[in-house]
Amino acid sequence: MTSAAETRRRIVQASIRLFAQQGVGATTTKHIAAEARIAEGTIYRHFPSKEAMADAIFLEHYLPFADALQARLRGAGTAGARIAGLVGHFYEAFDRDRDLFSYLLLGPRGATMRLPVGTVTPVSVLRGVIASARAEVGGGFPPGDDGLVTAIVLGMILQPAESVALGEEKGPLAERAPVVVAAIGRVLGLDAGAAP
Amino acid sequence: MTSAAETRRRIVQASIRLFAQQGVGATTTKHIAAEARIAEGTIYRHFPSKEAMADAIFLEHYLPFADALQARLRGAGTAGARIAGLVGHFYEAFDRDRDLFSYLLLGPRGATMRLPVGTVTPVSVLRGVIASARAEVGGGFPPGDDGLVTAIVLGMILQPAESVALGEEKGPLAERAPVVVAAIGRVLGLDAGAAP
DNA sequence: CCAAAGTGAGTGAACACTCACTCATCACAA
DNA sequence: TTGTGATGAGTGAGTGTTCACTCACTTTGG
Repeated sequence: MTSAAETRRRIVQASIRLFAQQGVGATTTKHIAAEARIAEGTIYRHFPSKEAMADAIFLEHYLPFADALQARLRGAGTAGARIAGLVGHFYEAFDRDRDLFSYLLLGPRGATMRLPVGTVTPVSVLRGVIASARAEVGGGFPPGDDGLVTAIVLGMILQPAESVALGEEKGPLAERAPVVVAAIGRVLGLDAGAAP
Repeated sequence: MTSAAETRRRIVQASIRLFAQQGVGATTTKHIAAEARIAEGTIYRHFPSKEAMADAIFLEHYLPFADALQARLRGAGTAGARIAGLVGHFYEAFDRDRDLFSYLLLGPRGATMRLPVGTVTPVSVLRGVIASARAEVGGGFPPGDDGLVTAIVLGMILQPAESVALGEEKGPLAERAPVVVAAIGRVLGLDAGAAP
């Protein structure tokens, strides 16, 4: 009934919840063990250390998330469709598992962790979408480098998620996606030629 | 040469830097003492505990920041002017002291700390600006509640700061303010009647 | 039957915090 | 001026606690 893989899954799930809610540093191995209903020593049958576990859990979810995001955007022909697909992917992930989303995208690990250059991440996918939008629309695109515009749009997407995560707004977040997508469209000037 | 007030100032300054860069939990009293060049015990002549110190330092700077922000916006007649003043205030504060800005606005304390209802905070000021913009412009304002729009605009302001703080973008941030202000203007529809 | 998985008391290190002490500065009387 | 006692700031070794991690041992599944 309880296989090794199942035990590992329990540890990962408990860790994600605790890491998301109180941070890796403030989460104790004793607390993880209690939450996962295993002995403290069992953690070390599956991970060499707490920090290594935090890194492994992050990478096991962050990279597949970026890949799935990239795959979803392949069929989108216009910049508007890509933005809508991207926001939808983010917010569906949030609604599916808030703790995982918080740990991957709202916590400090994504910003801090060193990844090989060229690695596909959610942020690098967004950067590509922004660049393609700049190529697609002409003068409607805001001035300045793509890095700044990427940061602005990223903030537009993540801050509402943070707001819901903190309980200031009510979920599900996917319901809010159209408003966010429309706002991003205005920033990028996607509807410049469509207005009367 | 070294008064009690000066010692306290040194402790506060060292703590802000360390709290901003590694978080309160990961910062040790030993490290603070070394950075401030005082003995570890001296910390407790000025603060009852590390957590109380983190709270006190936060409040001593967060509330005055919100008050100064509010004062600055009093002279601004239009929603556009208020947005420009707000972003300018944020970004000048960032350029003046990155660590303090990170601790106050990018760290988890502002989101977590319980303040009396009705307290003026940077976020509550922004919410007021958003509400006044909704009243000023008509149908150009994005649909949905003010809470969501506030979160979107807050993200537009803070994420570029985070990006510079992480070294992904180069400072000073104030130079980027016009692009951010223009983008917020587009989201809120402030220039709806001004376009040709 | 045995290797892998699980256990939990045990361990050294690191932590926030304490306390007995020193020292500099003050007021003020001799 | 000089002696004296009071006061508050600063010190750093010491304290109890908690932490991540280990290990001798037991249990389990193929």
